[in-house]
Amino acid sequence: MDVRTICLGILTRGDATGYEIKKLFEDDGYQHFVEASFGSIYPALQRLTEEGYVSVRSEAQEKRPDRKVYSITPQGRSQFIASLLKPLPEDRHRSPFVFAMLFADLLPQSRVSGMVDAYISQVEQKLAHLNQHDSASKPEGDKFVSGFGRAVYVAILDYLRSHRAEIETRLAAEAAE
Amino acid sequence: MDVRTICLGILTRGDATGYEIKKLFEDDGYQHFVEASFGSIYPALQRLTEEGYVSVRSEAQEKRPDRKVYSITPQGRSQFIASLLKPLPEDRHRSPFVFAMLFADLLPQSRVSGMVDAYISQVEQKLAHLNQHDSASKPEGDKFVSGFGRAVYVAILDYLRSHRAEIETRLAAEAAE
DNA sequence: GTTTGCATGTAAACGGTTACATGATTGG
DNA sequence: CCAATCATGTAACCGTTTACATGCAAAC
Repeated sequence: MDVRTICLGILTRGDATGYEIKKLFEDDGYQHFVEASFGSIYPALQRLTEEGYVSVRSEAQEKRPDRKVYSITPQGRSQFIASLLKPLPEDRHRSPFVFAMLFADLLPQSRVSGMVDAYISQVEQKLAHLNQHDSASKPEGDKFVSGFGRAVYVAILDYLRSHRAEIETRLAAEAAE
Repeated sequence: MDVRTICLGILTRGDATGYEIKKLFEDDGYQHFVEASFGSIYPALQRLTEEGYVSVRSEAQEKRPDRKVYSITPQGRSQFIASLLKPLPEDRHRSPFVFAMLFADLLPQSRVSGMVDAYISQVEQKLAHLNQHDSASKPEGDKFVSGFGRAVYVAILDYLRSHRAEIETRLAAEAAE
């Protein structure tokens, strides 16, 4: 899912500025599955406007750049739905942590433990974040996705806590340094 | 983790050609967390050679391009380890499926069911793949990672099977088409 | 007879991030 | 006083994918 499509999706939930779209990615629990930078959001919104999938109204502000509030158009909405009707691209996960774990035997034990600790607390944080922003009032999809995230994070924590020893307990890790 | 680093990592396990490295990504259970195309592997290997992190020997073949077998050098090895010692970039997951689920209420129920079915069988396949390529003989890291993958996939399947109704049961989905 | 496997590589296109430019206001 | 929030945008760069080019051998 490219930034264009993600922007359209967010705009189906209501009007927003580029700045707000970025915030939604970070704060509202979407952040676990999508993210994007200003450098990609603003141009995407411009192109979507040119193509007629969104419309803009400028709200003048004193001592700040004008707020440009974007709304999805009917064409944008059906374009968005169409994109959900055609075959979805596959998931891609890139986990430097998991990759590193493959080579645990090349690293000092302390480094491996450090990585596992860091990863656990990262996941704990994400889980906490998910629990804070409760989606009870939001569309069914949001609840489902939020539950999905929770299930995955809990599984990861369980696994790491009960299996970390296997990768930390080793005799000699001469390799590094 | 960029393709360069991934190549180095694979070469710590033994010599390989560009072609074989690609195969390893696909077949050997690494595939769940990393992948790369020829278009990135071959140039990466060339650059690593220039920089002295790997060495090549050409094995002539009849009626085929020469096999170029790459080996990691001592410098490559310590470079690789160094890259695992510095702070790891965060994981990134992009899941078009999960994204689509956020907007289940805009889609016909049949499409949502179809997506869930497709996703479930995709995950089932990955799980089966993981179970086939058993890593019993491989380094501890491989077993750990393989267990990690299994844990995540199982959690996903459990969640989808027990919660799919929440997103499929709805009265009226006029939106689409 | 067509697909799959072996085997290497290049070039263009793509999608995205990072850094830069600008600048007032509010909260700690 | 400094950091964060609000607010938009551009340009250079980067890593990767996709498509192309080449071509035989074996399996189905």
